[in-house]
Amino acid sequence: MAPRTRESRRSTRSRRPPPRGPGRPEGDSGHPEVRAALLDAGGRLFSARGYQAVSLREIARDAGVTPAMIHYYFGDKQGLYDAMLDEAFARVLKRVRGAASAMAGLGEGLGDLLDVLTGTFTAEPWIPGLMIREVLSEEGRFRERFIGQYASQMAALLPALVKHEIDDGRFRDDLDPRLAFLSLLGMTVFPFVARPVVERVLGVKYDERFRSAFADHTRRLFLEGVGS
Amino acid sequence: MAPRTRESRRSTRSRRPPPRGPGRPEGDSGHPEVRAALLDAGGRLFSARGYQAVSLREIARDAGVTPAMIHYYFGDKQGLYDAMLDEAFARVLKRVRGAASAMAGLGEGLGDLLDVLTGTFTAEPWIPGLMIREVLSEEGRFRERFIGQYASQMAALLPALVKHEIDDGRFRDDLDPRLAFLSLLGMTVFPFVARPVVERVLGVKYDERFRSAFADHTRRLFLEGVGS
DNA sequence: CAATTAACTAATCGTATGGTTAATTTCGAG
DNA sequence: CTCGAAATTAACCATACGATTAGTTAATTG
Repeated sequence: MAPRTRESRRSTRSRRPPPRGPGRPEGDSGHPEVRAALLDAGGRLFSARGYQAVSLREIARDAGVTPAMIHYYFGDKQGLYDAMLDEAFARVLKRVRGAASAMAGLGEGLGDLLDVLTGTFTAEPWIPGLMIREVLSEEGRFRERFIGQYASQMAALLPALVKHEIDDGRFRDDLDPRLAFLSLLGMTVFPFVARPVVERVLGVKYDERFRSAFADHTRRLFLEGVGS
Repeated sequence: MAPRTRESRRSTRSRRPPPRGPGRPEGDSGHPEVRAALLDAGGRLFSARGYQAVSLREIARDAGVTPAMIHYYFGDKQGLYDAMLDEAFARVLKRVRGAASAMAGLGEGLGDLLDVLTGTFTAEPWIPGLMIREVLSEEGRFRERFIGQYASQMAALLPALVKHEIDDGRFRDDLDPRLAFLSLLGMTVFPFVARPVVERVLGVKYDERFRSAFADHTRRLFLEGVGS
């Protein structure tokens, strides 16, 4: 993206080489573009290499601006990071919540939920890694916030759904709802986290055909595994 | 060589009454202990926070020595990191290979394999995170080496075992062996990666009772999920 | 028991990092 | 037209990092 058509054609006077000088740039719609470019660059770099491994200079260079712009728009590195995470999680949650709330029983709605999850992970492949790195890992910067904001509800809701199925006799009654929930999450998320290796070692391409087959496979494996 | 004459308890950290001066310390048992302490500290810190986020000073302080010792024993940061990874992977593989080679069929030997895996992850909780971070993730420093050294064999062996069970009619014949392998790996590893969050959100304690119950749960879930 | 080597600390060096400020240019409202 | 606010760069600062060296003490060796 970001084909700065407007900016690349400098007006007739004193054509400047690419290295710009100080001052507000020409063009009336410059404002939100730099901010967005920083968020995008930050998202890609942070998720690929981790918070500390990426320098402000690198992000700025990638976004085509000066490190001082990060200070201008986000205060500091952590501010950029937080803003980036907020944006990313909001995108994911928007998709997931729809399928989750429309799910009456786990047996019925599981297929839809898996379609949404695998679809999200296929469309934005860097998200699973970001989650693992920043939420689950020991020092994840987003951990506390994630637990307080989302995980608590999710962890209360899904095992309860499993328990409901058990009580109704559709799942085995010796099943531990929390373990079942963990297993489902693991078998769903892990293959996307392991994607870079799996693609090379198993020769699997993560296209739409795979996604669909995988979602179906996971649904069946889980439902038959827990069935009474 | 036997670098750990005395079972490597991580007590190296707690012994430091006097701020020592320069010079070789007394007692003949000093040699391999510092090296081991550095490897241990590096393992814990690197796996919790990532390569770049941990400073040599921090590792040295944790191990109770001076940063120069890292240079002395390992040359540089990358040298310590490589040595630590080698040691960690060797430990895991040593345990896993035994159970894997003694496994005739997947139905029979799966219980043992799961016991070994979950046992390893319980005994050294930082290993799963390290694997995820350094092997699976995009920037993983260990990725290429891991693929060439272990993953290729593993990825050829285990799906073949699944296929064998299918051919013998013990597993469903519409099962994709590679997907089954991925699912099994995911449901086994993920709960240990997510441990910090799971402990808080689900209130699960990762003790021996949990480990045993989880291994059993996983075995059943998988075997019934793939059963014909 | 001297000479050498092993194991260690203290001090330091150059560099890159996160963060800040002052200057500079343009926009937009009055 | 003017002037304040917005948006940007260049230059800078203090700090922490990885790495190295010089020096110190204990153990080993011949």
